[in-house]
Amino acid sequence: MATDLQEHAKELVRRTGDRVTPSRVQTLSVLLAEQRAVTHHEIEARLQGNLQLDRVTLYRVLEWLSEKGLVHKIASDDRVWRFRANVEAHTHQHAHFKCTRCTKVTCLDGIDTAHHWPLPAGYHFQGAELTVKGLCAECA
Amino acid sequence: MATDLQEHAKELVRRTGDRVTPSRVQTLSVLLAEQRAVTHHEIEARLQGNLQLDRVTLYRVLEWLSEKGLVHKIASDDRVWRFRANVEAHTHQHAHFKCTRCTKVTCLDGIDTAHHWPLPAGYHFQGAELTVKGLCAECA
DNA sequence: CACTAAACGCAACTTTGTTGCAATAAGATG
DNA sequence: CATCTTATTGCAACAAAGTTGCGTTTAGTG
Repeated sequence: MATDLQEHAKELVRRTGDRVTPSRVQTLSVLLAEQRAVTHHEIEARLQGNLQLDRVTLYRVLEWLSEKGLVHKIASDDRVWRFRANVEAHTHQHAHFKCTRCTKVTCLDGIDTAHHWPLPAGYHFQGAELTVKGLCAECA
Repeated sequence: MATDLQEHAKELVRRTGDRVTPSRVQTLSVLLAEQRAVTHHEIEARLQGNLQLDRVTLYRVLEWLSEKGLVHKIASDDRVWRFRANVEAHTHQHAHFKCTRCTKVTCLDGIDTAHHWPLPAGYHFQGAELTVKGLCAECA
């Protein structure tokens, strides 16, 4: 139920100790409802009707959600940030799949990017961004 | 010698069958001289003195070099494209390392991204972009 | 040397995201 | 529940990266 998600989102926002605002709750709610990484635009579209919030506010809310660890910010090759709600036991250390036809981004939980890649001597590992590209099941 | 590089660049451009213009030769020349992936701005800076070319032209030249396979276009998390000359036996199928301090990007030839990652059923692999992040030898 | 299509340069535009600041409202306090 | 404080929001303006349209220049051909 949509109400369930909103309650869940509200609770998560409350736990941060910061203010519980409609923008934050609704945005997180939208992200929790998705099973994939969505763009700023997609989020905006899904918010229509629930509440009208400024472009800038959405950017700031997403930044805040990211800082608080409630959401995961993903870089892509089209210069567009994508966001995904951090479901429990779903850390940053995983790869993503981007369909070259429908451009949808999903998580590849089977691949662990925390694995220590072979680096040249003297290099220090911090993390990795892996995006596998191809066609998803619907577009193949 | 710089002249050697320019001759090499000229030859590579000629082989494509398209026009051999100063913009193309000089730009490729700059990229051949680098051992790493450089941004549009870095290329512009290195061209100063040799020839003054328009921002747009540089974008178009880079796009062309990329189409012709002479150069490799790399996405990063700062929404800036980076380019690297395709040295022989240096295919697209490898990973990159980005230093989180000096932001320089180098190639990790030890990692082969052509490897077929475990994808969900029905998914079709086309390629992968892997960027490992951390500190390089100089910054560590 | 003349010709023609491919490249180029300029100006204007688009997309994605950021900054400054005044107005608003969440939540604490009395 | 009225008031107060300050975090959050909305608006406007800005910034960086990249693209598009179009008239001008030039590489390569005859």
